Amino acid sequence: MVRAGLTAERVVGAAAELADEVGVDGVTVSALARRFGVKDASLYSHIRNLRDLRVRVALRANAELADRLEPAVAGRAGRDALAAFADAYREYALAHPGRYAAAQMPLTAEDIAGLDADTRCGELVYAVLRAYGLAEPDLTDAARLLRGTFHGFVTLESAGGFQHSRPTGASWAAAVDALHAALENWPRPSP
Amino acid sequence: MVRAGLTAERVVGAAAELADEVGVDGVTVSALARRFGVKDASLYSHIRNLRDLRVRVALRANAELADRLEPAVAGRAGRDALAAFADAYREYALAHPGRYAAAQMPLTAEDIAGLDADTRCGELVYAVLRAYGLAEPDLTDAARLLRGTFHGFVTLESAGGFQHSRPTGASWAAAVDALHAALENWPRPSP
DNA sequence: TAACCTTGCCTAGGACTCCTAGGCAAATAA
DNA sequence: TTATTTGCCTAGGAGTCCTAGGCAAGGTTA
Repeated sequence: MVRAGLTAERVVGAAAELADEVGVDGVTVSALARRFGVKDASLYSHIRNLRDLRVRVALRANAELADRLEPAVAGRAGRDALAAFADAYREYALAHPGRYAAAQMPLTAEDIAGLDADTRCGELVYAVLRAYGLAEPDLTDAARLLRGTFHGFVTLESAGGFQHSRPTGASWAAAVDALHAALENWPRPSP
Repeated sequence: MVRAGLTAERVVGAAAELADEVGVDGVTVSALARRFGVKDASLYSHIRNLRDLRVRVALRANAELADRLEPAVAGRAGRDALAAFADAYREYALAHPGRYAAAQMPLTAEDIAGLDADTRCGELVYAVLRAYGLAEPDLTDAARLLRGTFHGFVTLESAGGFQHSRPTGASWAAAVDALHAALENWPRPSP
């Protein structure tokens, strides 16, 4: 019998593609096996179970996102850094909706185990905020504002939640401008 | 044989409670049947299928949310209205995570069919913005900013995405203040 | 080259879930 | 009381997750 040449890497890669096509919930052991022309049971040599498969997709997505955010922020500051970060973030989320959704999955300490993609994204937000001269606890509040706004906007946009005829890209640019304004006029400015 | 006294209303109500306890994905026909002490098949007299059940939970959640937002906004304007809307929104999302998640589900025109809860929430956002004196297209951009920020923040918070020791409630208040500042210093102010 | 071992993929099968078809009996209306 | 509706049932098919155990393709060593 001819082998399909499965590998943990290839399996997770196909799962990520599948997620972008049919959503995270559509990432199923059976569907993935069908895609490889293989029986369900064959995949269990490469993954522990369905959750494990999805966790690996989430970790890969987090790493991919961090890999796109890093160069966007590098060498920029203030509004430039904010806009570059925002656009890279949105582009990834819209281009890879399934992976992005997977990346939002709650992970345990076991799941992460040594990998740092999760914290990398978080640190990049703080890097973007550096030029605005905020101190704690405003820094944390501002970071949460940015994460919330970016995540919420792209989630609603991706799900088709914005019905108005206005192009969403224009609203995104306006949101970034508004966040910049909010950061510059931060309610309780640090000394 | 003693009947359980099922009704479409009761079934959807139990599904909503179940969603808050175990998440939307945990809302399953079997789980719901177990909760009523009834066989799976018995539920199909009251719902069409699993998707129909979840859609009904989503519609109910939307209506409940609108019912909480309306009195919060009534009789207030500007920052007061913004803060009241925001707090009511967050309280509902945190108190009813499963229903709130269900409410984000993409619905077809069939699903909505005459109900207006979906548009009610949207209109309330515009009501909140009224006092800021924005005109189109800034109005749409601002509405999308608010929706995105509120949704993103509570989603991340609810999923445990905010790890820092800083209380999330304080960050929420800061975010609302920052949005207020952004709306008052809107980048391209309307005439 | 021949024997060995690893491992990729298989078959078989159990448990759970969604859903349909058709039936009996409890609740309600005539 | 009889007739009708309807709430809940049993039976069963299909899809999915996952385990146990087996065979043979590939690479490794004698």
